[in-house]
Amino acid sequence: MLNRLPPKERQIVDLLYAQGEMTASEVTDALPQPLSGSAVRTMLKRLEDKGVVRRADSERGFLYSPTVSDQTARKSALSDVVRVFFNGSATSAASALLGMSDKLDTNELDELEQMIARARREQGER
Amino acid sequence: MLNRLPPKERQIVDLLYAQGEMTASEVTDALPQPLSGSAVRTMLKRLEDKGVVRRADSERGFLYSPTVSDQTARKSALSDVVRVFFNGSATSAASALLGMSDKLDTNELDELEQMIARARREQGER
DNA sequence: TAGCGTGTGCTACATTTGTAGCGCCGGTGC
DNA sequence: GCACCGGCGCTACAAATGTAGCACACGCTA
Repeated sequence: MLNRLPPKERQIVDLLYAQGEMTASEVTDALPQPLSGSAVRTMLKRLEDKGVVRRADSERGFLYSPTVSDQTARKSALSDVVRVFFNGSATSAASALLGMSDKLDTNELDELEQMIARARREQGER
Repeated sequence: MLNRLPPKERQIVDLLYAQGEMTASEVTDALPQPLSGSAVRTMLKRLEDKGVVRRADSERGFLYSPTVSDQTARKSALSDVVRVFFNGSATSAASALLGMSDKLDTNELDELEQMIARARREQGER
């Protein structure tokens, strides 16, 4: 879904996913390459027209947020990467991920081991 | 890098990463939405101009392949997803990945556990 | 009230994408 | 030699994208 968006629009949606919800001017400030406010607003409008983002009225002006839930978007983003770069193997993608990260969180490591253990059990059942 | 490409071009590059190297007509056939051969060739040329893909002469005609190594592209793709959807935490992305995949490979699980063990050691050193 | 600053929408326009068609060239079969 | 491919490059063009500018409304403040 997101992959069908042009680069700049994609970038803006990414921001929205990363930040939750933002006003047009927050988006403008957060953008790496500076872009005029009205340019950003145009993008936002087009994204809204495409149904990718929605906006809600608030005291500080309109707040924009993605229509597709984080959960769903994450899943889709991950499986795209897995398909394209890891020949469909989620596990080897996970392994690459672990290899990349220099700061690892102990709690998360625990959780990971649990998942692996669970996976092994399921494996055994077949 | 890849994120700055328009949707269709991006799609083609994805194919190239997934398949290694392909001729223009292989790309044409592999595309989900049918696209005329010359359309594909135009994309390929634009990608070449942008320096994203290179082409090599072969018996079967030109073979196109990405200029940026798989390794690098993977890393970059993963860290993008991690940044956008997992607030920078590679570990939680890995965990999500494991949660998604229904078929898990025992060998890969072993490898993963090794990585986790290594990560723990490094953790302890600090 | 007049004058600002902010947040918006609308319109316009240059550039980039998406897509096709035409014509060329090096094999192949006759 | 000649007609018939398949693969290729070039040109053209419509649609989409990237970017600005202008004008308007609302809330402040002098």
